[in-house]
Amino acid sequence: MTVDSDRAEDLLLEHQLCFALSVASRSVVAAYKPVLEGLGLTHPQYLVMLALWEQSPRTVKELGEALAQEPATLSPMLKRLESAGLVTRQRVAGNERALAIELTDAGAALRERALAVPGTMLERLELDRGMLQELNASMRRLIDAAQRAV
Amino acid sequence: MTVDSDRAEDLLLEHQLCFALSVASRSVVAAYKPVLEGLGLTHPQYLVMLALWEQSPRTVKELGEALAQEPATLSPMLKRLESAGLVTRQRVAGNERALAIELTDAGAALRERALAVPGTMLERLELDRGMLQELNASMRRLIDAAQRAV
DNA sequence: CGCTAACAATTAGTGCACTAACTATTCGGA
DNA sequence: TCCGAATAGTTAGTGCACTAATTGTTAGCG
Repeated sequence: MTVDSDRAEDLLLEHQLCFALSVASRSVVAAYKPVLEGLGLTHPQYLVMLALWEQSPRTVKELGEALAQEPATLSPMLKRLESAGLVTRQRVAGNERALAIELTDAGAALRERALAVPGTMLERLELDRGMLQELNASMRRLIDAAQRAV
Repeated sequence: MTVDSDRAEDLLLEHQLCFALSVASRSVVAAYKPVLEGLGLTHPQYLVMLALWEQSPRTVKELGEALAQEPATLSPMLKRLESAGLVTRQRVAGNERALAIELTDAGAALRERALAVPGTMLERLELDRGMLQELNASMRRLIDAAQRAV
């Protein structure tokens, strides 16, 4: 087999990691959707709430670093979460540039209902905790390499 | 350790497969971006072209099945590819409902330049073919489970 | 034959994600 | 002290992705 035919094989859609990865991401997010609808959250909003349940308040910049998201992406999302009554948005005293995003009581309370989500999803995705950790580790290695590549 | 504290740990952002998967997908797509810019393609457009390089013409429905995408997502994308001169959009003779998407000469020719992409990306992502196949297999299992879940 | 259901694609509307440009604030050195 | 660079968020613009509603076509059945 020649090098050229190897490279031709490489172009098959089914051989593309980027394709499998994109479809997996979309499919997993779609599988979360019915579960998160019960909480009134989209998947990206759920991730923001997870970050805030770990630490609140946090600035937009800090959230962006935790979530690997641009401030420009978070800005409108946080306004929607504010409209939903889950967070407040207030300038940081002593640094009027920064915006502190803080859980409201309702936002903090939502965590109780979210506690069931990971278990439900593990079951729906037919994963045990071991497979979860393995996949997570693979993804982190890939993220590191991909971010070095940019 | 109680069950409750287990469930609390489960809510940590860093333990979420869905988070790692989303970030990995976005990061890998971002790593493709500078490479695909040379071809004048976005990443989703690149996937459409891969599908068409394997078989052309194909209907919108067939492309949707191959790419796991909704026709409503493909419709505007295909118009952009038509504007770029890479594909044609013509109703299927004998079935005026279906739209045949076919590579133009320029679209077919672009494949030659795309042949280098997979190798370049493997290198940039620091992967060998073995790791690629393993990750691909993991993603496919996950996709199957996630799509069953919906 | 004609009517209805199914089918294929498009449109409308919402939300994410990214880049680039812009505003407001703060910091730091001449 | 003041002025320019750096910082933090927002806005504008493009493209994806999804759901629901719509348009036009085909098929099948009574």
